[in-house]
Amino acid sequence: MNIGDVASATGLPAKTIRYYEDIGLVAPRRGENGYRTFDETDLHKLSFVARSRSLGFSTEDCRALLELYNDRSRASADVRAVAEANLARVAAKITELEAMQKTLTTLVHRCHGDARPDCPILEDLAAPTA
Amino acid sequence: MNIGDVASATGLPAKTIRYYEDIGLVAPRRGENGYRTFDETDLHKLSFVARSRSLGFSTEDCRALLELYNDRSRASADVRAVAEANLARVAAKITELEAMQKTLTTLVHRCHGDARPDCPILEDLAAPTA
DNA sequence: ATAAGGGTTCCAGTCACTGGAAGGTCAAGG
DNA sequence: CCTTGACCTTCCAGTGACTGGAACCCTTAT
Repeated sequence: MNIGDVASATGLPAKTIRYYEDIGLVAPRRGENGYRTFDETDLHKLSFVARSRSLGFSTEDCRALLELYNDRSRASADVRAVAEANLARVAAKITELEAMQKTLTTLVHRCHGDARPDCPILEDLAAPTA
Repeated sequence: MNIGDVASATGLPAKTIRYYEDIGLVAPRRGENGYRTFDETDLHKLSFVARSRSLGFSTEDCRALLELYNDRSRASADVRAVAEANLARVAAKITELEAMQKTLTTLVHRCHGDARPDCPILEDLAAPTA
C-alpha cells in the first residue's frame, strides 16, 4: 500500500502519516522507487494511533500505548494508568471550558448587541465584577 | 512601573508581557536604562488581555477587543459577534471533550487494572466496537 | 568589591501538525 | 514517444501562545 491508500483507509492526511513516521510511531519499508510501502501491521498501528489521538491521547501516549499493545506481558494496570491520566486531563479541560462558557454566556446575554456603543462585555473585560 | 510590578499586578509572567509587546498588544515606553516603563493604561490593557485570554479569546481576538474598547463609537453588536464566535468555539470544544470523556470513562471502568495482560482499553484502541 | 535580584536581547523549543516549493515516478491516452 | 495528471518524495517554514535558557546590563545593599 502506498501512503495515499493508507490515508484513505485511516482518514489521516498523508502529511500526518509522514509526520508519524518522522517521530517514529510507524516505520514503513520503502519500495524501489523510494515510495513508502505500508503493510497490514503499519495500517493497524496507524488506525490505533488515529483512534488514540481522537480520544485525546498525546503522541507520546500513543507511543507508550503502542508499546504496551505489543508487550504481551504488560499489566492492564499500566494501560489504565495512561488512560486515567488522560481522562483527568480531559475532565480538567472540560471544567475550565465550562467556566468560560458560563461567563461568556452571561456576558453575551447581557449585551443588547445593537448599534449603540455601550457594551457590558467590554465593561467586564476591562473590570470584571466578582 | 517596571515589568515585574506589572507581572505581579496582572498575574501574567514577565515573559508573557514581553511577548504581548512583541505582537503589539501593548507598547510601554522605555526608561533611560532601557527598561520598559508601564503606565496605568498599559496595566489596564494587560489586565484586559489577561481577562480576555482567561475567557478563551485568542490573542487576535484580544487585539480586536482592545480596538473596540478604544473606539468610542463601536457598536455593541460588533463586540457581541466576537464573543459569540468564541462562545461557539468553546461550546464545540466542550462537546468534543465530553465525547472523549464518555468513551474514556467507559474504557477505564471496563479495565480491571491489575497485573493481568488482557486489557479492554487496548482492545478498543486496536479495533473500536461501535 | 561583590552579591542578589531586578532588567535586557535573542535563539530555540514546545505540540501536532500544515502549507508550499521543487522535483521524481507511474499509468493512461493521443 | 510524449505528455498529462495523479501520485509520490524531501525539505523548509509557519501556526499559537507561550516558555526556557544563555549571556549580558543595571541597581541597591552590604
